[in-house]
Amino acid sequence: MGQRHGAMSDRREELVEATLRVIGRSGVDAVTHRAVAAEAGVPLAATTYYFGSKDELVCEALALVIDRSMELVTRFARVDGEIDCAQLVDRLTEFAEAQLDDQRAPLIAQFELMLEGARRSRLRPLAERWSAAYLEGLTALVGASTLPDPAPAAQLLSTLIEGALLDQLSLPRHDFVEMELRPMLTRAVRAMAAPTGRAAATSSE
Amino acid sequence: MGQRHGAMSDRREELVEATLRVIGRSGVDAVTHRAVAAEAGVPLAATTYYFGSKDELVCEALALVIDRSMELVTRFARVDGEIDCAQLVDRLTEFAEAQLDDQRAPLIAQFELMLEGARRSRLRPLAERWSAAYLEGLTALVGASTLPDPAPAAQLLSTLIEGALLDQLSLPRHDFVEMELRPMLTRAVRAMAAPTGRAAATSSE
DNA sequence: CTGTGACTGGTACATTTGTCCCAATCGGAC
DNA sequence: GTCCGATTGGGACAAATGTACCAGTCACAG
Repeated sequence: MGQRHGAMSDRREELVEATLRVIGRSGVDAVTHRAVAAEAGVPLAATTYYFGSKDELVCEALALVIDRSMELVTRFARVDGEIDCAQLVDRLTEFAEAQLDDQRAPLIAQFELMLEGARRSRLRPLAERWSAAYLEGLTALVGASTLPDPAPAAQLLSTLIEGALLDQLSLPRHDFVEMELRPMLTRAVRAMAAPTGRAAATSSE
Repeated sequence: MGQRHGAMSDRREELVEATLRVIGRSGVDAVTHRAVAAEAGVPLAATTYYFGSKDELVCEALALVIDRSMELVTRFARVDGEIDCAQLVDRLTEFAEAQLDDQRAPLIAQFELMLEGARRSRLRPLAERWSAAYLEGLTALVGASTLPDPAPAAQLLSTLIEGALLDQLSLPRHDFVEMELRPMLTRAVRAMAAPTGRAAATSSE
């Protein structure tokens, strides 16, 4: 027997991958049954055979993207012992770099997902899960460093990396990592490492 | 005579505004001649009369958005004399808050523009102009403060605000401004106000 | 007045889209 | 071998879409 298209199928996977490629190249609105089928090299009907609707296909593709992203976060959040600030900067830089290298498709898909999450309730849980995992991973990483107050520091660094990735995606620069990303992370980490005196503490906390 | 749809026309403007509303509510791919015409309350043909193509309409709407955004930046970058760190934080918070309040449409449109700029050469110059103005405005604002090294600080703060706005757009929280944004900006500014590695700073200039 | 040109509004049409249908094929159970 | 369900591949169809067309209106110049 076959496998009632429940989980694994070469064609199913291939279609999801093709969808991701289309999203990366031309955006979510360029995702059509025909475009995906052509990209995957399968007949048109395969898209409706394996997926009940276009929505299902897009959702599954985005789910795959965030799965991979979460896996990446987990991988970079794993450290041996304690690390110093320089090592933290290295780690963060590598982490951001890895997201850029992969090809831009997954990253573009992530941001498109965030924007879609702003309105489509169907994708909202996905966006939430990803955001939480992202922050959690970074918190763990920062927690392994010598920085005080890992939680707010992780949130700041997470937001910073997010913004930087979006910038680089939008207006790519060849020397972005070494000339912008690393200095910015260095600055942020080093500044936060300095004991700024608890007298003028923020109102929160 | 009329005005050869060159610059001003009630209907033209109304169509652009309607396009913005559609983008904010349902995304750029939801922009169709019919949707825009219905939103504006004008017959379908008006869209093709005033705009050569759908692309032209979308581009003009995005251009309007970034024009307003640049105006906002300029407004917030204008300060009287020198300001201290607390005032800088206030100013930055207000700036970010203003972008969120406006309705979400312009902000969504901005981010969609950035993603589109990642591939469509037609919109690239627009994205570049906006990015440059954004950074320039923040640099001026930071320059009016007591922070050392205004340029890199402005870049960091710009990236941080961008990421924070995207976060809040994607996963809105009711107490975002006071519970997340302000503490994060406070932290970033205070940390950067500290001397990079030397002894206690004379934070006046 | 008459005309002329911008503007309006309704509609038509070809293309693209999502989705559905059906005949052919393949691989294993009997 | 036969049979049966999963899969394939090609086409068909209605709806939505971008765009073009055209008859009518209105303001103003002559």
